[in-house]
Amino acid sequence: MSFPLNPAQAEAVRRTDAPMLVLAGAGSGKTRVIAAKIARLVAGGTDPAKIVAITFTNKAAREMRERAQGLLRAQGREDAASAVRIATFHALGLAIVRAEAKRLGLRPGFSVLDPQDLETVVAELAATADRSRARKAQWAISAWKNALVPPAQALALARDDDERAAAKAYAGYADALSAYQAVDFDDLIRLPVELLERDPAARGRWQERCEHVLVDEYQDTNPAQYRLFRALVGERGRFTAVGDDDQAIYGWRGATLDNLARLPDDYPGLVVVKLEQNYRSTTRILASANALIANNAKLHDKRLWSDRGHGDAIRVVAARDEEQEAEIVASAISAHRFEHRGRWSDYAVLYRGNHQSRAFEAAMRAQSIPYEVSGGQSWFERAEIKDLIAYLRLIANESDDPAFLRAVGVPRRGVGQTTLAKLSEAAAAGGTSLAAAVRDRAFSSAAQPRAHSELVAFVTLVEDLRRRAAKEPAGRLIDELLREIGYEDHVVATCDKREAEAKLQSVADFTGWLARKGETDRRNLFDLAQMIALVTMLEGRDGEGADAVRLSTLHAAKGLEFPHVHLVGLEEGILPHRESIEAGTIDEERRLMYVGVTRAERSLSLSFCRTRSRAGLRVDCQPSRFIGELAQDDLRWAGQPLPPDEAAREKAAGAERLKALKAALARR
DNA sequence: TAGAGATTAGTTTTT
DNA sequence: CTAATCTCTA
Repeated sequence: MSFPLNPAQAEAVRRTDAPMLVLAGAGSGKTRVIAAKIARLVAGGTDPAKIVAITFTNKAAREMRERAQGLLRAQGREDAASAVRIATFHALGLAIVRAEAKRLGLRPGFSVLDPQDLETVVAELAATADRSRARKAQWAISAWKNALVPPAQALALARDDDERAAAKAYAGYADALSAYQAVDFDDLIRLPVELLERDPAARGRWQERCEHVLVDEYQDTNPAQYRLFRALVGERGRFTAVGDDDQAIYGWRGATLDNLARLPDDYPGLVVVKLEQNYRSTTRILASANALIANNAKLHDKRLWSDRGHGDAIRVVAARDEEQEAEIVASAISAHRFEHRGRWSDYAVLYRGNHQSRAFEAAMRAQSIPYEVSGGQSWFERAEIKDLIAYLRLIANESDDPAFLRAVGVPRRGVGQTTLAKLSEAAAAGGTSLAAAVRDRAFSSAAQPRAHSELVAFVTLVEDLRRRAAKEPAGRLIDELLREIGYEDHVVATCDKREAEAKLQSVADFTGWLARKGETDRRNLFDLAQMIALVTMLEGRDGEGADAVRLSTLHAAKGLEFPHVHLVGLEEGILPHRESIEAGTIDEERRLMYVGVTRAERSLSLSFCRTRSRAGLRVDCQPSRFIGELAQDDLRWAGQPLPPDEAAREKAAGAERLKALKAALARR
C-alpha cells in the first residue's frame, strides 16, 4: 500500500498535539495509520524512546513494529525503530513491574505464572478436587483482579456459592503468589496501576517516558488497562486510541465499551476521527457486514464503504454433519485454488471454538491440504517445553514452588508423592520455599536416603546454574542443563521412537529460540524466564512463511484478512454460543460474526450443520439467526436438503447409540 | 515409586 | 468419542 493516506487517515496522523480517538472500521487501514503516526511523531522531533504503542497480541505488536520500521527506514531514521516501545499491555506491564520490582515487594527474579500453572494452586485453596469448580474460582479471581477488587472486598461482591468459595480462596491465592515471588497475568496490569496511582514519583518517571501513547484495539480494554493507560498518559493527554466498537469481542474477559464511551468526558479536548473507507472487501461482503451489525445498538455511527467492486455472492451451505461440512469446505478450497491458481494461504476457515478445528484438520489431512491451526497448542505449551520452562523459572526464582514441583519430576529421579508431601510439610512449617527447605536441611528423610540425596542433588544443580545465569549465555546453560539431567535419555526411554523424535525436535527448536533471543536481545536467563509466559501464543507457529490454509477461531482471526474466508459451524448454540444466549450477550456474538465476515476480501462462504455429534451422540442443530440478518439478496444457498433415506438412517443410528448408552447405565 | 490400564467427565473465546 | 484423571500392580 504505497498510495497516499486518505483525508481521514491523514487527519488522524497529522494531529499529534491533542488526545485523539480514531474510530477505525474493519479494513480501514488502522495499522497503517498507527505506523504512519509513529513515523510522523519521530519526524516531528519526538524522542522515539518516549513513544509507546500498546497492542493486545504479540502478533499485532510485531506487525506494527515492522510497519513502523519500514516507514522510519524510508525517512532515514532506522535508529528510531528499535527505540520506540511497541508492546502488548502485558509486556509493558511486565517492563514496569521489572523496573519497579523492589517497590512492589518483589525480588528481581520473580516468576510470571500462566493460568495453567495456577490451576492446581486454586484447586487446593478452594478445597475442591473438581476441576471445573477450580477453574470457575480462578476465573472469578481473575475477574476481580481485572476490576481492581482486592480480596477483602471480593466476598461482598460474590453472587453465588461458587463465587463465595472463590472469594475465600482469593486472599490465600494472593498470599501464595507472594510466597512464590510470583505474579499472574492480571498482576502485570494491576500492580503497575496500583504503583503509579499511589506513588507520584514513579508516575512521573513513567509519564516522562510516555510522551505519546498509541493504543490499538482500544475497544477491548478492561478497567484495569484503562487506568494503566490513564496513569501513563497523565494530565497532558497526548495519545491516540484506535478502536472500533463493532469489533469489541472481549467482554467475557472484562473488556468494557465504557472505556470508549467515557473518553470524550475524561479528555474534553478529544479529537474524534472516523475511518470509513474499507480497503479490504467487496461491496457485497460489506453490505452483509453492515446489515448484520445494524442489529446492534451503536455507540458511534459509521458508514463503511469500499470501491473494490461488488464481487461474488456469499455462499451458504447446509451440511449433514460436521464431517461432511469439513469435507465440503476442504473440497471447495482445493477446487477453488486449482481453478484460480492461488495459494493455500489465501484461504481461511474460521470457527467459534477451538474444538471445532478437529473435523477440519481431519478433512485437510485426508485431502492432502497443508493447513496451520492458530490459537491451538504452540510449542511453548507442549508438556516437554513446559518442563524446561519450569527449570528456567526455578533457576531464576528459588521460591517458585510450582516450578519446583514440575521440574523435580522430570526426569523421574526417585522422588515421589510421599517424599514431596513430607517436604511440603517441612517447608510450610519453616515458612520457606521447597527449594530452601532442601538447601537449609530443614527437611531430612532418614527413611528414604535415596530420595533425599536426589533432592539435594537437584537443588544443588539448580543453584549452580543460578549462580552462572547472570554472566553466561542462556543457550549454553540450557544445553548444559539438558545434559546434566540426561534429558535426551529420558525422552528416548519414556516415549516410542516417533514421539521421542518429535519431542527432541521441539526441545531443540526451543533451545535454539532461547539462544537466539539471548543473543539478539541480550537477554540473560532471568529475563527470558520472565517473558516466556507472555510469549506462549506467538512465535511458535508463525504461518507467514508457510503456504497453508489457516484454521482459526474468530477471536484469533481479528486483525487478519484473507482473500477467501469460510465461516463454519454457524448454528444456534455455537454462534451465538449457548452461554451467550443464556447470558443475554447476543450483541457480542454478533460482533464476533461481524469480525468473521469482515475478514474476507473477495469471497465469503458460510456453512452450518443439520446435525452434530456431541459427547458421542447426534443432536439436531438450527442454523444461526445471524445468517438471516445478512443482506439476503447477496446470499446464494448451496446446501441440498438431507436425503430422506439418509436422514432416517442417521436417526436410527442415533437411537441405537442412545439405547446402548442407557443399557450400559442400567447395568451399573 | 512408576508405568500401564480403567474410568469418568466433558464442550467458548485469551494475554 | 476423546482426553484426561485415577487406581492398581510390579
